[in-house]
Amino acid sequence: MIRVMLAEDQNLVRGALAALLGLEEDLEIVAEAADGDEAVALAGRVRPDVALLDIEMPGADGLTAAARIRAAVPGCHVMILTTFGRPGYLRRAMEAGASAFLIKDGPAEQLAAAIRRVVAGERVIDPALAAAALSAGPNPLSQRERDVLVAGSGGATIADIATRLHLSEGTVRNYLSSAITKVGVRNRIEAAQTAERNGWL
Amino acid sequence: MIRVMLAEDQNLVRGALAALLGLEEDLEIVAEAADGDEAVALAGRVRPDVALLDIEMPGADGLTAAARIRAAVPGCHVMILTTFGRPGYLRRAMEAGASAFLIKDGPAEQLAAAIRRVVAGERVIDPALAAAALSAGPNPLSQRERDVLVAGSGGATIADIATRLHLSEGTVRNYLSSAITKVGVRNRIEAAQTAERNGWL
DNA sequence: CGATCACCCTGACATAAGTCACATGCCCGG
DNA sequence: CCGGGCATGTGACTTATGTCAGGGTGATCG
Repeated sequence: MIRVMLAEDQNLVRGALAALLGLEEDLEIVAEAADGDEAVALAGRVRPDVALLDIEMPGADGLTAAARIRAAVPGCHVMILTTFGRPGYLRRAMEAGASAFLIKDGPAEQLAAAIRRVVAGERVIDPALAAAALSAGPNPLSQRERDVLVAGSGGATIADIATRLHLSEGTVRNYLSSAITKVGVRNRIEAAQTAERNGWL
Repeated sequence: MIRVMLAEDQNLVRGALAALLGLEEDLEIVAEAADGDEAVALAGRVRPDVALLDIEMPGADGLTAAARIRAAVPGCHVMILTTFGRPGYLRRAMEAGASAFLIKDGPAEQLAAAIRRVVAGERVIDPALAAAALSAGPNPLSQRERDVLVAGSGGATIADIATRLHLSEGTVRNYLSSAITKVGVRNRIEAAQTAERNGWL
């Protein structure tokens, strides 16, 4: 019997996934979490064979939770299940020690199969996604460039960003400018969006 | 036996929902669609008792599909199932003749119950959401104001928007300015985001 | 019929955003 | 221990945005 933990913030989707996996004879849902912190805590207590983590969750996101669970529960295989097949996400998932990276667009029939393969020691990654991650190259942005992009993504003005980050306005402008240049777009809005899309933030 | 059609673009979620509903004795999944257009076509052929539609789908979105299905299959109850409980979405769903508006955050156990209530002729809406939709008031933006906001949401410059909409740059600036004023924010980025959040686009 | 409103445009203006050149200091790898 | 990259800053500059004050049209409605 494979003992599975489920972490997904949308109740209905989580329940539906539990129903889907419950149909399999050799799988057992032993815990369900609604956010990253709860997932880490539960994994420590329940020690499941597999932790299936969504990325987009309140609190600690799935990637952070993955790293923590790997550190705290060595025998637990971590699988990432996400809506967005962003190259940067895949990269970070691998760095966090994940055994699988699945997107919610994928075929429902193969989820259980993926879990079994992971338990058998395999790694499960969509080949197309792996290629995209490799061809996209690593994150070109420096820490500070990422900071100003996220701080400004909500429509904040340069002055706002400078205040929030305790920087001078000129510095913020310079970071934004270099980020825009690196990403190869025309303004910070496009920069924030493409960076987001690639999982660079 | 209640005959249910499922429309949801994420394969895995759709399969999981099917598994969840398949556990109920009195429910039967008679069709599954991956986008709005397919949902309309299938509903016309299969004539289900209930159509469970996601909003965020490629092609025709769930709200558009809801209106079309209501027109083409009068006996079919349409239920909206969405990630985002945006007031404008709820309003549009009601105008499209939907019988229920559920968010994916909600409790999984109540989905089947909601379907039964809808078939019995009830309307199922989250009370908190209904209150929010009423207090938020109707969409304050004019058609053109919405147009410029969506055209500019990808980081496009004023000139880009003007070209795409066959308008003069000054006109675009004016629409953006009035949209910003109406929404009560400081720039078009915030305007686009809050409008999006409220389901005004 | 006249008021009102969405729609479209122009021109002028103030401010915000983005670019460039050039500093300083820190730390890390060759 | 020196070069290069990153973090941080300044000042000057160009361009993009947002605001204001107008002036036209056509449709709708009391």
